[in-house]
Amino acid sequence: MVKPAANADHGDYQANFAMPLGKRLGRPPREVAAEILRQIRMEDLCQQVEIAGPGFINLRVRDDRLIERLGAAAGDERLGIPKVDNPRTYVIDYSAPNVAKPMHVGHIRSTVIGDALCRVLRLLGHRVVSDNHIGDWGTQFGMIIYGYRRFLDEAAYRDSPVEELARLYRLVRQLVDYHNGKAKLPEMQQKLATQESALQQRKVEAGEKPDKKTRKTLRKLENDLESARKQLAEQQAKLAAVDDDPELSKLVAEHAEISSAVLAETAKLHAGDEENLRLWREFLPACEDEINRVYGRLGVTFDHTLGESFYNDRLGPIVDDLLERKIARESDGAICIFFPDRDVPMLIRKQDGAFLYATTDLATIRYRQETFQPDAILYVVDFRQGMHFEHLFAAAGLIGYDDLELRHVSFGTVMGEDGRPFKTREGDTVGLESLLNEAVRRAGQIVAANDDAKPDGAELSEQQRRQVAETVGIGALKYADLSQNRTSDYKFSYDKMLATVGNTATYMQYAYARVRSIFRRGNVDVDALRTSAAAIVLDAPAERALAVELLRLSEALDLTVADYRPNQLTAYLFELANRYSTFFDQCPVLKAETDGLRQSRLLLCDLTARTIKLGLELLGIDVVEQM
RNA sequence: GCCCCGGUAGCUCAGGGGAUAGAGCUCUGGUUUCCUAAACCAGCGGUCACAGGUUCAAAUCCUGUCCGGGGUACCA
Repeated sequence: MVKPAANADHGDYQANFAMPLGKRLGRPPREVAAEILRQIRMEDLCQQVEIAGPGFINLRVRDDRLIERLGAAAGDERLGIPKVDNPRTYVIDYSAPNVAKPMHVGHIRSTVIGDALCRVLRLLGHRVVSDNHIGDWGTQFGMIIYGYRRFLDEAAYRDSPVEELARLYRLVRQLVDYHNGKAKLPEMQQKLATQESALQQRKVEAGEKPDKKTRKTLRKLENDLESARKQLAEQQAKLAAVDDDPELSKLVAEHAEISSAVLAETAKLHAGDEENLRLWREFLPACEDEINRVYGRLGVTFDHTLGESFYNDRLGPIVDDLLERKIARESDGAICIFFPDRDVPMLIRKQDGAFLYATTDLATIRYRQETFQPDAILYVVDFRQGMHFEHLFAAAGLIGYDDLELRHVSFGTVMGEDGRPFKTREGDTVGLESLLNEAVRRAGQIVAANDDAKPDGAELSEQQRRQVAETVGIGALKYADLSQNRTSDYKFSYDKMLATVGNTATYMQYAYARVRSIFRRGNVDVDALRTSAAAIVLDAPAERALAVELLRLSEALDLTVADYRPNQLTAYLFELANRYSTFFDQCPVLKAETDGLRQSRLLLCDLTARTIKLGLELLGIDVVEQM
């Protein structure tokens, strides 16, 4: 109804509803606007109210009300952010890595976005249950078990179990991929040949002058053919790489049946085989240590980590229950849930009796419903799983979870700077930790360069520099992700995320450090300042602009939560930091003309610092006192 | 084939019925005896893919077309 003015000339806020209202009432919009203003009497809140153009209502907030609100925020831990009237219970499902594999770039978005949403919802007064639905029960453990039995380096395992297990996983994975790839090769070649002849035939049929529709079909066939060729070439290159490696090719030959053997190990585990279960229990803590180390560094925590294995016992019963209630039925030997308005069913038990992730997800909804009684469950998962969630939510509807908001908070793919999915030059996925290390390394260079260039000489010790670099590097990585609309794909670029200018964590952290620097230099007692009830003065345009923005934090948080988009919060923080920079440039603080003005400006500085700190904290990003 | 998402400045992206479409980067110019110049200020840069439609008003909603990405029952 009322939103920030698009243009500063129009005041602080504007309301546009007089125009559609006028249309509906059949009265001139300007007249309606005047009537609205007569009725709601804005004089208490606004110093200037005007009707502009066809019927825009432009509002300028009274300075005394701004000052009053700033004073209240200064004395409040929460900076004046109200709690919601009707708190809800949210279960937020995010991160969810496969624990046997190292975390990679694909886990950043889910982890970082989910964590930020938890923090914001909590601050607003909601009850939030964060749950890391890890993959701890899948084929990857069959691979590790297989590798453990045949390729274990005992000394390495004693020394560093996590690394050794990761090595085993990668090795077995490589062998499995080789055999599967080799097996698929004839099929791929066959398909390619079919496509080629189909294209030729269509070309002949089309004749000299194909119509538009035919041209389109031909182009599509050509594209498909091209990508099939590419896929085949890639596959062949991968196989050749193994063949050319004498050690690997030897292993490949020795383990011809590895694919089925791995599946057998997995099946034994799921069936409760004692030895495999023992190994699984032995491996799991090491795997969890590994991901927890990354979470520790990212500053991400979970209330619960209930992975796939937790739901193992609940899968059979839920399928039986759905069969009994006629929600699911058998089809081609599999158990499916069919939907009236969709042609594709959701499978919940395979022909061979194994369960699928749809099964686990249904069991998970039931468990969460029984345990937490949530009002909403948010799944922070990438957009490619959209159809899975449509199915899952539709199934939940059939089962009867009517008062439960189920929401796929989807996000796009992380791309490399070439615009293709982010990979190393060799085509491997990039480990999350190496990303963190590289971001921190580059941050270290920036921090050192800045510190060296300070007019009065460097201020930071080596240790401080390292800490600052860690905070700046990881903050940059997170912020780059959060500042983009989650639904779009995003290009991963160290240079962009660590830029000292523009909408980055670094810029925000710098703005914060500059404020803190003022307080250090002026020997200001912050606690005394906050309780001093010093009057805030908003005479300079830069002061007033900053003040208005400071009071918009709560608005920004509401926007963030409305569609679960953290970029609403980063946009706010960037605007705030900008206005602060302008203020900092134009309004001397420590050397203000009068003591009263100095106190007033110190309060504005303090509020800015606290707002930036809180805002970044809600995004899971730390600040530093000096940089 | 069908379904979902996208196409906005040279680049990276916001905005998703409301006033003259914004920001950052890049480029050009300016600002420092003064609290962190990692700053600030100003300027250059647009057929919001295309064509229709709805509306007082469309980048935004609807339909169609083109281009790109993703998905499409026994992986997750």
